[in-house]
Order: sequence, then C-alpha cells, then structure tokens
Amino acid sequence: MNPVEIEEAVSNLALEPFDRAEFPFQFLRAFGSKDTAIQRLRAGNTNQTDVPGAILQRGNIHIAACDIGGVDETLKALRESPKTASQKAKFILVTDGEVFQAEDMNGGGTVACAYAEFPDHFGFFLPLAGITTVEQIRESSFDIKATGRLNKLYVELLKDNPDWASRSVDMNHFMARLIFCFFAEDTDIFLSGGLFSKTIEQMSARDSSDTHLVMAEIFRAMDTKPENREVAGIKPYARKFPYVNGQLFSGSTECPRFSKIARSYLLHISSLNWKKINPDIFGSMIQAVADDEERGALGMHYTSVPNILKVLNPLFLDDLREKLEEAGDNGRKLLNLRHRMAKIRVFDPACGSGNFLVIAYKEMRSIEAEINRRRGEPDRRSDIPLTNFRGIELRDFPAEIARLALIIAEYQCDVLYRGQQEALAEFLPLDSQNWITCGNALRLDWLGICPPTGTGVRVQAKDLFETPLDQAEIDFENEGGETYICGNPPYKGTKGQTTDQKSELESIFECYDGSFKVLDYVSGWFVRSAEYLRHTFGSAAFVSTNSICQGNQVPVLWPLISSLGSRISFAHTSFKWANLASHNAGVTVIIVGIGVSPEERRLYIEQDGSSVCKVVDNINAYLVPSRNIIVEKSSIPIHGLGQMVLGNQPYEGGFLILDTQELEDLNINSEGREKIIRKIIGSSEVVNGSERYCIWVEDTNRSYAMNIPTVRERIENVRVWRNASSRPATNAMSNRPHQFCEMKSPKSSVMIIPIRSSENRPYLPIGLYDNTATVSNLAYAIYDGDLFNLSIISSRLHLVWISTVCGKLETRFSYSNKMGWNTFPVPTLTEQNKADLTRCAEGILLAREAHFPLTIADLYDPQKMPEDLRAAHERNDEVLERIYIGRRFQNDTERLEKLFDLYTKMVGKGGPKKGKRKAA
DNA sequence: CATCCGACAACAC
DNA sequence: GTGTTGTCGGATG
Repeated sequence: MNPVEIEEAVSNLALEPFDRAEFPFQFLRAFGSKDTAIQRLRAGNTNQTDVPGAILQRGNIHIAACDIGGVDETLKALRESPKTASQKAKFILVTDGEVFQAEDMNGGGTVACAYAEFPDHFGFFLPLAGITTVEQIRESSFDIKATGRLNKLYVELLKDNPDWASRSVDMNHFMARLIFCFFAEDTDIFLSGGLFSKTIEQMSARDSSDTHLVMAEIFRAMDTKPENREVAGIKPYARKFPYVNGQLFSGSTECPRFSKIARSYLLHISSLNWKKINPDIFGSMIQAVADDEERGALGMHYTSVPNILKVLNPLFLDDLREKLEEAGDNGRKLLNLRHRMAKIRVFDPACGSGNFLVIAYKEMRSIEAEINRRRGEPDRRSDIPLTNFRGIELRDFPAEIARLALIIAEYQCDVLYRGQQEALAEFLPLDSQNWITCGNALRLDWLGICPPTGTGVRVQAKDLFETPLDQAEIDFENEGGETYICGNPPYKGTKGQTTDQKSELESIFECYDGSFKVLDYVSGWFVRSAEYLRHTFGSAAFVSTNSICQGNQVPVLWPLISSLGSRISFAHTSFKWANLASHNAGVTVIIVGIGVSPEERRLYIEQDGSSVCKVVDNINAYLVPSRNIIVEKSSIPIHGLGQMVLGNQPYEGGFLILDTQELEDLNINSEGREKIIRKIIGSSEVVNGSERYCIWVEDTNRSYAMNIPTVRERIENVRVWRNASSRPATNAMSNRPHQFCEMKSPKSSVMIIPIRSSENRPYLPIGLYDNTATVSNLAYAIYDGDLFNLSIISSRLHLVWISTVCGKLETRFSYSNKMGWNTFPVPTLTEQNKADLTRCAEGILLAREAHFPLTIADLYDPQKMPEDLRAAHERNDEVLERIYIGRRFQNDTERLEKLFDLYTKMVGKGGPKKGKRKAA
C-alpha cells in the first residue's frame, strides 16, 4: 500500500463506529497487514502478548482497545510488558474509542488525541507499513491526505471531461488554481475564511450543472483589477475576491464541468486545513497525479528534505551560516551578509515541483530572519526576492506546482517571521513574472533563463549555444551576486536513453572530443553547469547516479569538466537514495559539487546512516581524496603480465546452458557427455560453487550432436532465437547454432575472475580450474597463465585498485580486464619475485582446499573467514607490498596513493588528452 | 568483435 | 519480505 491508500483506509476506519474487539485488527489492516496475518493473530497463533485482551504482532505493534477511561492504565501495562521489548514492538497503542494514545518505542515520541482525530497522526505509524525511510513524513499527514483527495478529484474530472485529457496544460493550470484557492481561503488571503468554497457551494446549483461557470467567474475576477470589474461585468458574488493575477489567473478561465460527485469532492477537499501544507513535500507528492505512469505510486516519489540538504548545505547554506556565526551581533557585518543574500540566485535546471528551490528559499529566509532579529528589525520585509529562485522543468504540471509552491513558501515565511498582518498586506497581487520555465533543460539556454550579470555575456551565450534565445529574459535583482545551480536531474544509464535524449547529449557534446554515448543522461547537466559557471560567480551541485564517477564514464566526462575550468568542490560518496516507497531497492547515488575555484574541498562519506565530513586537499573524479588522475582503459596490460580475456559469450537464449536437471533430461550416454558437454563457469559458479553445464560442440562433432534428438531440439531453438534477435551480430550466428559466439578453451588450466561480486569480501574472488572448464561471459579468464597472477589478483592492493577505478553495480565490485587488470600498476618483477608470489598463491589455494567443500562465499565471509586462509592472504600481501615499497602499506589510502603514483609513471606523463574543445 | 552496464533483478535467508 | 549479490544480452566504440 502506498501512503495515500493508507491514509484513506485510516480515515475510513475512524468514521466507522468504534468496535472494541475489532479495532486492533482493523487498525492493522488499514496499515496493509495481510488477511492471513490478521487471521493468525486473531487465532492467537502469532499473538505474542502477555497483557490480557491485547494484540502483539512481533516486530510491529502492541495494541489494545480497552474500557472507557482505562487508557492510561492499559498503556502503562503495555509499556511495562516485557514482551513489548522482547518482541521488538515498534509501537504501543491504546484506545477506548474516546481517547487515543500511542508511543513509538524507538524514541520517536508519542501521540495523544481524541479518537476521531487519530487519522491526523497516521504518518506517525507509517513504519507499520514498512515505510521508515523518511523522518519528515510524520509531519506530512496533511500533504498525503491532500494528495489523495486531489487525485480523486483529478480522476473524476477527467472522467467527466474526456476532452480535457488532451488538454493537459489547461487541466494542470486549473489544478494549480484550485490549490491556490484552497490555500488562500484557509489563510485569510481571501479575506474571509472559506470564501472560495462557500461561494461555490452557495452560488452553484446543487446538481452541479453550473459549477464550472461559477468557478470561471471567480477566476475571471481574480484576473481583473477592482477598478475594472464594473466594466468587465464581473458578477457581484465574484467581486469579493481579491485581484491575484501573477499569471496564475491570466489566460483562459474555462473550467472543466463538474459531476455531482466531483462537486462534492471539491467541497470536501476545501474542508481540509490547507494552512498545514508543506510546499516542498506536497509538491513532490502531488506531481504524480498528472502522470499516468506514476499515479500508482502516489505519494511515494518524495525527495526527502535531509537528502536535499545534502546538496544545498555544502553548496552554499553552510557558508551563509558560518558567515552569520562570524558576524555575531556586528550590525555592519550582518548588513553585508543580508546584502549578499539578496543577490544570491538559486537555479534548479531539473526542478520538478520545485522542492530544492523551496527548501533553499526557506533556509535562506531563516538565516535572514536571524539577521533581522539581531539587528532589531524583526518585522522587516524580506530582501530575498522570489525571482532569484529559478527552475526549468520538462513536465507542465510540476512546473505549475513549483511556481505555486514558491508563492506559498514565501507567504508562510512571511507569516512565520513577520506576522500574519505583514504577510497579508504585501501578498497580493502576485508578481506576474514567471520563474519556472517549462521546457527541456538540455535544449534551453541557461544563460537566457538565468542570465548572469556583467557585460558581454549575451554574445558569449550565442557563441556557446545554437539554441535560439526566444525564452523569457527577465532581469535579476542580483547585480554582482552569486549563482548556485542545484537539483536532482534524471539518470537514464547509457542505454535507457531515448533517441531524443541521445540527440540532446549530442548537441551538448558535439563541440568536444570524446565519446559521449557512454555517458549517462545526467552528465548533460554537469557539462551545462560547467559551461554556465564560466560566465558567472557561483557553483553547482547535483544528485547523480554514481556511475558518472566510475569506470568508463570517468575519462570522458571529467577531463571535459576540467577543461571547462571547473573542479570538484565537494562530494558525497555513494549512498542509497530513499523515498517513501517501502520496497525501495532504489538507486545508489552520489552528490557532486563543482566550482571554478573552490576554496576548500569537503568529502562526505556515509557511515552508519549519517554523513561524515572530511576537509581534504583534493577530490578526484573517482571521488577519492587524492591526486587528479584519470585511468584510461587499455587493451594490453601495462604490467606485461598475463592476458585476461572475457569468457565465451553464449547468445543462446538459455538453450545451450544446462543446470544439473536439464543435463539429466538430455538423456545422453557417457560418450556424448565426453564429446559435447562441458562444465561452464561464471560468477556464481566461482563464488558459490554451483554447477552448470553447456552443450559445447566442436565443428567436428556437429553431426554427432544433431543425431541426438534432445540436443538437436535445443540447437534448433538457438537458431530460431538468434534469428529473432534485433541485433545483427546475433542474427549472423544463427548459421552455427550449435556453438557459443566464441569457443575459447584452456589448454591446461584457467584462472577465472567473476565480473560482479559482493563488496563485502576482504579479497576479490578468483578460482583456478582445469581444462575441462568453459568460462562464461560472466567472468574473465587468464588461460594457461602463471600462478603468480593469482597472487596479484588476490591481493588487497588489487582490490583497492579495482574498487576505485572500475565501474560498480550499485556498490558491488565490477571487474574489468581493460579498466582494472590491464591498467594495474605493478613494478617490474624479478624471477625471484615471481617465485615468491607463486608460493603465496599456492598457500592461498592450499588453505582453501583445507576447508573443502566450503565455497568462496563461505570462506571469504568477513565474519567467518578461517584463520589459516586469512594468514595465507596476509603473507601474500606482505610479499607483494614489499615489492612495491619494501614494507607493508599502512592503509588503503596509502595503497591507492602509491598505485596512482606508479600508474602515472608507467603510462607516461600527461595522461589522457580527451575532453578538450575541438579546434574549430 | 569484446566490453560494460543496468532510477536493476532475482535470488536466498 | 527484505537483505544480499550477481543474470543476461544489447548498445557501444
């Protein structure tokens, strides 16, 4: 269940008559408990309670419904019940149908309210539904509720007005107007409370036939100055509404028709308390309403405030706060800071519903309010112009919402810091300027949308971009100010991009060298930012997929950013992005800030759920606090040791590869097994010791294989499958369906290195196999190589290199021959060195053998690694590291530093030359 | 022709 | 269910 569905279920429960016996089960069901789980609780099987009449679901909640007046006593019993702790209950809850009390057992506070009001606190209990990731959401009950109600209205209106489905821009604008009206009538902006809904209710017919007309008239009034209303013939009932304008009410005032149901939804929504809206949170929730694909996950795509602050704080807010701290009570310094802040622009070129902008605005207002307080000017009008908060958003509805969210944020800040009177006095009419541009950020000219101050910029802009400058060009109140670019642009991988998106990247990258096609879509925002920062003072930071700072993409993107004059000013290493979705495997992201001349570099690392900050001398493109080095992939090993190649690509649709059962089912004799069946080894086989086989038919055995019906059928299936592929190279192989794409085999032995493997092991997995093994495309192989190669790959040094230089899948290791093995810096090895390392490799293999049949997964589990194996690796590291520096390295930082140093020497000075602008 | 990747995907536990 | 950990084949250079 998503939060919106839960809210609805909880609200419905509160409307039903209180049923003491049923309440605990009803409550659990509202939070998504399955019927089977509830039945088992009801039967007592899983009810762990030791309090009479209570229900205790392990790991979840201890809940009781009691006689009237017994709440305090029962709550005490639950709190003191040893079972509450031992069964790890997250909550205790007691109600008698009049009073409702609950406690979060993990120190998250309490709820005490009248029974009828408990749905307002449903956010408190969201962990019951597995939604734990976002702390703020507990205070966002209103936003979830409003999102659910508005969604219902939206769907209903589309049902009643099929023609509006193709007019999404009008529909979105209409919804934004409605939200504004709901907010305005609850905050006295409309002078008398409830003016909007009361007018609709009283002036429109109960059968809803003219609701849209009454509403249109009200909208028309809000777009007409009071002095013109007489002439415009505005109906008297609409004249009570203030003049709002601000683009929100300009343009067509047409409204969709309302059914009776839609009209009642409308009136119901208006009864919510819109004062409580959180414009940052609400916006990101509501934007799913207008998106067919996202509607199922309503309320889930919520970017948490702490994550947004991970971008904004290091980008510029921390600095402002430090300056505030420094200023103390010095009036002059405070004034300077206020002047500076008035000129700061925040620009989010992927702003969605504007939550980065809203949060930046709110945080700045909070700092400004402190300045004004210290200067004894608490009522002072804000010097921070809303027009300095700009965004670009592709989708129309979020763009509307973003604009609205900023307006609401401004009003709420005014109320908070200056008081209701002052806020009201200056709120209307709205500024008619549009700060949120609806369009494609990678096609639009940022300099046009967020023009830097100074001279000559316009000319340079035309030089840089071929995009026509037909966008709104509005002057900023920021002469001499700073610009901070921020946001969470979309990531698409290298393959997930549409043709349009690829061509957008092409238009950005065509004037540079380098193969942009390996880059993630998000890299467009970084390059655009670096270009922009050449023209103005400021910096940029985005949330991004971590892959732009790994493997393949590094040598393309970062030399280019560097050649544009930007450096990494701060970074947050990989962490899981969290939103409200409970099954939020999510993505692993980084935050990277770039600037032209950063004063200091801060590196944030996620540890035990919080970010630890280190001030470092430099942050390189791998987000490592070390020298600026770019490791280019190499097709030959720079160390001159063994050749490592990819295993055999099958391209067989599953017909040539067999598990043990499928091998049995083939029903072939031992001669056949000898001739055409081999063991196949991929990542999982090396790590977990599992067994798979493959049909492996040398051309000389082809007719033999085709004479076995079960084998023939599989081979025929491969032919069909390869023909059906959209990939020409696969089609071309359909004339030899009995074979893999390649047919590489070891003569005597093969070392096999899994491509993907867990990051939790202290050493990389590698297996040594005899010549009966076939290597799959999920592993690399060194065929018939010297054993000391195994020693090197098994070393801590190598793991450190691979984990830094190669790509990752989330945070998994992702081995690469060209990027990791061929580039691995090794000093020239003497024959003695090689002999020593070979002995170390043998030691490792022997130690593993001593624990047969434990697998690599068992042996290298950091908790369970056997002492003798650990000792063998220590010896191996000792011998290898002595070859590098004559002693053991102290830590991984030192290892990496030495490896970078040696790499630089081995590939020669200068390094990669990519990323420069093409000579015209 | 040989990688390298996945706003992942499919397992175990 | 959720924590752990590597499939598979297409796009790419």
